[in-house]
Amino acid sequence: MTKRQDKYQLILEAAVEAIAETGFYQCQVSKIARLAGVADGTIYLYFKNKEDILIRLFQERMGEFIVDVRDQIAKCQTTSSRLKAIMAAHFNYMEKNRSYAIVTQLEVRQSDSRIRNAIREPVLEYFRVIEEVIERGIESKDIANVNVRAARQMIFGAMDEAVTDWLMARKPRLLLNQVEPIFYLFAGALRLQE
Amino acid sequence: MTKRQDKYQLILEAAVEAIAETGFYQCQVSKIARLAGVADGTIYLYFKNKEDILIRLFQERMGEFIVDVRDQIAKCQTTSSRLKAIMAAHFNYMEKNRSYAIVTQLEVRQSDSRIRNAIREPVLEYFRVIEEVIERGIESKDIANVNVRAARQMIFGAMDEAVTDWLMARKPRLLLNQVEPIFYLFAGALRLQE
Amino acid sequence: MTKRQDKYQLILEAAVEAIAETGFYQCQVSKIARLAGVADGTIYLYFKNKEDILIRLFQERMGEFIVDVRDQIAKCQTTSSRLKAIMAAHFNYMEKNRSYAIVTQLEVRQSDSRIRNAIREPVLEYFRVIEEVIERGIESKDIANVNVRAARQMIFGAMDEAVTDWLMARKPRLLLNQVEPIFYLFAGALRLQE
Amino acid sequence: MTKRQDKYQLILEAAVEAIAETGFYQCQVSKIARLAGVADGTIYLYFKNKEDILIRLFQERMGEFIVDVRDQIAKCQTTSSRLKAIMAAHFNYMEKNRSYAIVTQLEVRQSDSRIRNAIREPVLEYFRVIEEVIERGIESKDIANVNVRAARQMIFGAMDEAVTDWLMARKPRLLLNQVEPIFYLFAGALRLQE
DNA sequence: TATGAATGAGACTTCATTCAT
DNA sequence: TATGAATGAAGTCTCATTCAT
Repeated sequence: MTKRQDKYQLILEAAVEAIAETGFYQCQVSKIARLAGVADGTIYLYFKNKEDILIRLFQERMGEFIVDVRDQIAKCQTTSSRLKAIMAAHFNYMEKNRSYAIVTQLEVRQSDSRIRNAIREPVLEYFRVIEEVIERGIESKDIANVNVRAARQMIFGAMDEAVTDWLMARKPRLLLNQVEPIFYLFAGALRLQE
Repeated sequence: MTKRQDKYQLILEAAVEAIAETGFYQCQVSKIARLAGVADGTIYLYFKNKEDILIRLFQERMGEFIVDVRDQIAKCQTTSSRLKAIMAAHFNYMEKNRSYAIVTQLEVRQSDSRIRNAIREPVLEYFRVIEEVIERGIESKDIANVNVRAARQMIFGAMDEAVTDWLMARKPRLLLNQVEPIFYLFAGALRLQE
Repeated sequence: MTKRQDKYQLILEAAVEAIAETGFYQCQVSKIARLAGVADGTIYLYFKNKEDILIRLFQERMGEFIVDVRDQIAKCQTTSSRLKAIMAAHFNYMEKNRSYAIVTQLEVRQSDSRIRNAIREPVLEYFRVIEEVIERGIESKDIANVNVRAARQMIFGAMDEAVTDWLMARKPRLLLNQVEPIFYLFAGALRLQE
Repeated sequence: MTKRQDKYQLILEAAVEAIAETGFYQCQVSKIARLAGVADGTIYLYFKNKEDILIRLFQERMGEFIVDVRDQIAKCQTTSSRLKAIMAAHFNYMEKNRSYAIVTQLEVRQSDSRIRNAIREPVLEYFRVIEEVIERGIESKDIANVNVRAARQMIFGAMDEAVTDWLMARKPRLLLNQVEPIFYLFAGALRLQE
């Protein structure tokens, strides 16, 4: 049972690396198998097919990330700290899981509708987390009465773009360093009251 | 000569539609050919290979878009109007070229490094356009002394995310309606002085 | 010892069902195992390989069928009753073992030569049983001096075809009802003297 | 157009040989391609998939055989000559198309239901041809009032069995030599009046 | 230039068989 | 004996690309 879990995770980890390196469609199942140290056929004992690997990978990782974000937010008392918590969690997770970050930035937006739909749910939940923080901030008058969707688009979009920039950067750079300058922008955008 | 140009554009237009519909890797060259009303082999008289179609498509469209943005900006006197000009041009172009918008959202983030690198240059140029507006605004004290990269990430990220949201929306919705609420956020973020 | 026999038969019975349902090549060893309620590996404690299952299945069932036919024939005094005994035994066996009937109709004619050759012997023995009855009938002048091989082909062919028809029939139908009309034909064909 | 037909037939002929040699499931598509002297992929320009080859092969050949039988029968004035015409056509066709004969004996009885159903229609039509001759014979009192289905089963079954025997025979033998002895049996079975 | 039939490398996936437990 | 997870060879089919016309 635990052994089964182990091998499942092993394959998932190999998949992140392999897909990050070559992209989902470019990456052969046999490459994932090799990286995981299992036979090609073994993959199919744990996953329905190649697509299923990407979907389950995303759902699993995104799920655990959302749990983490929610945890961090729960510890905060102010809208300002909640926003920073989201940013820190987001950048932290990506920085610690660079390959996963690549997969996220690159492959989530693949157009194959089966994949996109399966992936959509956890992303929408993340959006809801962000929007909840905004709405709560508006209610408590910590922030101005901004358009919630636009604000969420800005917050997620900015973080997402920061991650992409960081991944594409030739010189290694610390993603977490971006928290402060971006937060400064968010604070102004939302007319945040300290 | 013009005829050659015509067919080249014909194929490019077919490619946008085909790729938007199924994604680059899912989309067969023969599908593009069918949509363009030419034989499969004809494609190879105008393009080196399948990858080349995507790259040239992106460079061409992004190039003409940047010319347009620069034009719009040149007509503006204030930082505020310049920002609005970017937003209007961005949303306008996407709204008028929905299929291209899809391709953009999906394929800019190619993990295939050959494609990504070829695509990068025009994107970086667009980034420079945005950053120039920000820098000019800082110099003229229209906006606060913000971190330019962070500001550009926010601006591009927010617009990009707005486009993605719009594409994913089940109910049709007007993208241009997003200009005002998002501009309100940008204004605050940059501490814009009217 | 008996337990070994039990499991051996268990697997054979599962194999008939599984093969009848999907055909030999279509049918996975694991399906037979599941139907038999044993592990995949267990099959290989009793059979050399997948082919071996089919061969042994056929030899076993055909063997017990031939013993039965010979028994029935031994009880008969006339050529006419002997022919009817063959027909009754044949139709009876098939009717009582529908799945085996399917396997027989399908797999006797395997083009895989290893399987075909292994299966051939018991079939040839059945042919000999039929031919003996014919020869004995000719000797005793019960029937005309027909070409023995042709007569056997007709007898076996007609019964075989009746079984196939019965298997393919959409409406369930009683195979044994065919004994009389077919026997009437055989009687004429062989110029049978009561 | 004619060239297309040519390659289609070429592949079909290669398929008969290949399938006859190894059986449908044993036979790789690449073997058919090699025998036809085309690339593997070419097969799929003419056939939907491997199954489709078998189905189309059978329908095509069986169709042309039935046309031939009907032609032969049309030339006959008596039931007796019609029966002989069927036998001659059947044995002749098989003798001239030994590989196809093998495929027929093997694959008509496929348990794969998609194949079986696709193949069924032309076989049923052949049955109808035989039954029509019997019915006409009964009407004209050329033959006794036999059970039509049983008679058809006997006729087809006997011929079918003769073909199988001939295919399995170690020593080459002339199939057409069987016409007379088998016809003698049919004549008796049906109480045929000259 | 234009065509589109043909190519064939290579991908995903299946499944008979093995072997450590 | 029995298990069933793991193996990996092998098969079907796809599709970017070519080339004779």
